[in-house]
Amino acid sequence: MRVLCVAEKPAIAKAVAFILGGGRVSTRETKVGWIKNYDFEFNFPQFGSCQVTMTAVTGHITTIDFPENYGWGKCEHSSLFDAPVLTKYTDKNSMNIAKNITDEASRSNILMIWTDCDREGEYIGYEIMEQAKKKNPSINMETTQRAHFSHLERSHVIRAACNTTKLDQKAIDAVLTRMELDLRTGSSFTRLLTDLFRRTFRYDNVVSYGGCQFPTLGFVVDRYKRIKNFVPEDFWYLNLAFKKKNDKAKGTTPATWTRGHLFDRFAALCIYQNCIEMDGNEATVVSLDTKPTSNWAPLPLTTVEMQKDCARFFKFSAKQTLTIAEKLYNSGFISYPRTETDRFPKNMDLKKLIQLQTQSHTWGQYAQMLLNDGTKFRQPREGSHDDKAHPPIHPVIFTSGESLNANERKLYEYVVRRFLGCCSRDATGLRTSLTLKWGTETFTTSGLVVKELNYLEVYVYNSWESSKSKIPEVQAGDKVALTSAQLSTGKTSPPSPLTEPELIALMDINGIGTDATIAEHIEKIIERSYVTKEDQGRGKSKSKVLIPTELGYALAEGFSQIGFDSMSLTKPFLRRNLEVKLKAICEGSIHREQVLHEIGSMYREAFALTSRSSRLLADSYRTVTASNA
DNA sequence: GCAAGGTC
Repeated sequence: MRVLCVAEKPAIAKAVAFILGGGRVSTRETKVGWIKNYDFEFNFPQFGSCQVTMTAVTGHITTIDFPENYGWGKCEHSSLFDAPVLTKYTDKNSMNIAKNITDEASRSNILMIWTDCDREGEYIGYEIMEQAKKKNPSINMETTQRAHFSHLERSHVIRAACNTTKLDQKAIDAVLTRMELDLRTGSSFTRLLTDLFRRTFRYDNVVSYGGCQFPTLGFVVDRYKRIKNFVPEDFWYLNLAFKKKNDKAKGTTPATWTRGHLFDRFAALCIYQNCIEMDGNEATVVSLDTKPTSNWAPLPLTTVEMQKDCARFFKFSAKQTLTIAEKLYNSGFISYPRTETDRFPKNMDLKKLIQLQTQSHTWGQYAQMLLNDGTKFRQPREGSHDDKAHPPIHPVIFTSGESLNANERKLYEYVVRRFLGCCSRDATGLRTSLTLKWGTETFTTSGLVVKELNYLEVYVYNSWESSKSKIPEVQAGDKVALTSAQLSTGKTSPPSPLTEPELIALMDINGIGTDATIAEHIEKIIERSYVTKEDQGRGKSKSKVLIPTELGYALAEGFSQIGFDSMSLTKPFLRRNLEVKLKAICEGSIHREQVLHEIGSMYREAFALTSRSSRLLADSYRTVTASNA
């Protein structure tokens, strides 16, 4: 028997081939430089001893598009909702990748799919099957084998090879649905908007709509509007500072009002005067509690967390972070950088990975200490996300970094420190909370004493320090002397403009884009001139913030004026709804035709309304540009 | 000249 195995990316093909082949693997070149065919023998319990060829694709081989006669300018925009769609190769390389599969499959008895175990992976498996069956009539949905694996630990991979199933038609249907809806809605609205802005304003660039682009823009505009419409309000609050009675030592301890602040000056004044009359410059200790507290070690690293952290710590853009991480992955230094999983597989050998890091001059000692002192290592906390395709991001081999540039070194070091931090115990401390009563009011203050740094010794990006002001040694019932008791005033301040890590978090929570695409959507709305990145603050607190342009603002405002009922194109609701429906397709509770019909007709209506109300969009742009002129 | 999703 001859078996053809196909993975989603070359690195997986290579790793799986060497595991299954037990090291006895011969390598053949293909027409596409980065893809190799690996030949070896393996004894599958299902098929007996087999000649195996393992190869790979690089993601999707094909994409969908409209036929020639539905090109831009050749048809009514609205006809794209019913136009036929055809499948085509994504590019020249994918044609050769497809040919490699067709050729290899023609000489094989069995096709075995080793793509990632997620929705897109299932669909890529289907694409591979479509190429494989071209010259091998025995290959079809029934005969194609599907291996399930989520990481490259040896026994896990062998188990996957021995326990194959069929491809999951439901997951394939879900992806088909997503692709078709994205194509129809994206193309129709993009052509409508672009033509409108060209006609009306001689605006020469593309004005695109995308189910992910618009909600992303919406988040930026939302924040901008909250700032623009912000009206500061005055507030009043009481604050105290106190010391132990007869305490000769210098220094006092501040305490804050449990009511926070009041917006009514008169009420605050009454309370203040009342307290002075009742208790003067003396307050009573209600309680004093000291409890152990801890500062948790980080969770195993996901793509989104890495992007948020690198924006905060190193001021990298999300795109930049992913690009650098890919480079480190392709050089073999870190594991696959696109993952949603924040829990390590149970049987993964973490100590082996820590061992590799003991060579470092900077964190090597810490790594060694984790291994030597049995009380210091701990199995990492488990987050609640598992994409079933990739483990959390972790260092794979040690490098002292001389082959890396400055940014690559920073990211590698971060991945290592994060990993070592994950495998470390939480930091511990003692939190003392003191409650005071002054007149009718209560005030609190708390202090922290850090006991053990643990993970913080290696995860230097977080800080957790003992409080500067000490809590005096008093007991419940004691009277303390107030060194000041003031009625103070302040103003509420506007929210600050959206930063990239905040935007990433919003997209992540609302299901806009994926670990692999969030950064691209942000780049895209910048490229389209819907938003710009601007510097804010200076020195250490310097950061980049996202501000809508006139165009971006006008689009969001215009669309909200059109007033679709129950849905707005610039809100995340629609995309989230689509995700819910796709999941339902995967679970078999709804059919793909029904989702296409339901969501398709929603968009069709929204399109018709937008088409009729396109004057509102134009007016919105005119208003914004005029008011800023 | 259009989308979003994979990956190099």
